[in-house]
Amino acid sequence: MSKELTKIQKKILEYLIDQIKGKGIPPTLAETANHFGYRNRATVQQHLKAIEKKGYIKKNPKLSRWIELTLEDKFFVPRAVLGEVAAGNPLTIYPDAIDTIELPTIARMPKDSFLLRVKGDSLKDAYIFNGDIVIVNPNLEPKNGQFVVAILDDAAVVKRFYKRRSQIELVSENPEYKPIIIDKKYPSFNIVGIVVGVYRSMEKRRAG
Amino acid sequence: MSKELTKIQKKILEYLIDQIKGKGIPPTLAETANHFGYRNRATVQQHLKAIEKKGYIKKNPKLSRWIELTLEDKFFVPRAVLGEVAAGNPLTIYPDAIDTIELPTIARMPKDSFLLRVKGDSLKDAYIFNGDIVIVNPNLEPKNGQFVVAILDDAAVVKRFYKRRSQIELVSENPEYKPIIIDKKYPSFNIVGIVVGVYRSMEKRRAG
DNA sequence: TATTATACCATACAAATGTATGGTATTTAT
DNA sequence: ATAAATACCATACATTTGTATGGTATAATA
Repeated sequence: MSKELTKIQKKILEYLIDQIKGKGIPPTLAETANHFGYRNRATVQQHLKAIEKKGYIKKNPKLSRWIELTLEDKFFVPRAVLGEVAAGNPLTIYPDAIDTIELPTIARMPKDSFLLRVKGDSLKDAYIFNGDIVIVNPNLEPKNGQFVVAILDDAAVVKRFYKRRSQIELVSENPEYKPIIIDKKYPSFNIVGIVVGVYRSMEKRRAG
Repeated sequence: MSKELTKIQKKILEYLIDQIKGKGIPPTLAETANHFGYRNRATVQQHLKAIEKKGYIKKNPKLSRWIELTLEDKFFVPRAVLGEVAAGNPLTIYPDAIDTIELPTIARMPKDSFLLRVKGDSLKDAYIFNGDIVIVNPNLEPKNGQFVVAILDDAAVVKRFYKRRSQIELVSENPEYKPIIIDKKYPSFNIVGIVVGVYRSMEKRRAG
């Protein structure tokens, strides 16, 4: 039997992976059917059966939401990288994904959070290096001392956030860069989100 | 109304958090009842109702496994750190947890994987620093070039894994340390697991 | 041509799941 | 002392969910 998945089966498997790895919870037949516009759960059911037969998933019978992925190699899930950020030399954020990285299954993305790749060594004093992926959560209020991604004049920076009495300071880790004081000069100033973590894949060696 | 949870409610909420954050999937009423030895789902149901009334969770009605945590501050979940590892200066692995760190919700642990804290700067050439948490997956076969945690004479090391024709080499990132050649001299040699990722919390600043 | 796999639909059914309601006993306020 | 909250139990019921079965249509294959 061919182990190849058909186009639709592949789409469904991708949806499963996306839900399980991204949301952390496998979808029900009804949810999957709804997502693909099927009027009937049985359609999904049969696709899952086919996918299971080809060895890509395993289902615990009779239990809801218990699809398991059996892809030993699939410990990494493709995720869109939305842009690049740096401190010191701000770069523009791109509207669409600039790249896709393989995020490991350990890294579950909180709702609405996204990934940015760090470019350059200007954050090296914060132990963040060229190529590292920062996970940005836009749903959290920044607290003093936390790293934030902020927009200044259509460019993105990663800096530490400090709210003072009358102003906001964005402090660079590298003492060569002086703190940015946010006042009326920056009408377009915007906090994109806070950096909740740094992930570095151990797969490939990066250039020092 | 008091927002305080009772002992049992607290235990149930802890179970919910543990399941949602650790396993990635909220339990059903039946599962929860079974876990606490209740003969009846209604008992759990009423506890959840009380917990929801106090504002700690939110439930999407009629849907299975849809308990949501509403604790804005609870974006970090305690996780046991099983030991400390270093390259160059091997340290013993402790049988029990030596510490607990606050792992963010973005980091979902794969089944059976565990955390080790890196001690010392001997891995700094691999951009892993003192205090970083490495996530170790014991269920993967090491491939050449990957970082592995290995046991040598009851001590743990983190090194790159290379399988040669007749032997296994454990290579240090720091050229000062020569590769360890695994042969009959190491009867207790054992690969604990491979390092699937490095996580560094951005909450606190570490000493350089 | 005949056969098989694919991709949908509809219907039916058992088990799982969430929910509602009522009951008992104990503890904790008022 | 009375009322309210807590902590369980049991039963009943509507949906949800997974599963089984049969049907139609199309494309790929032998």
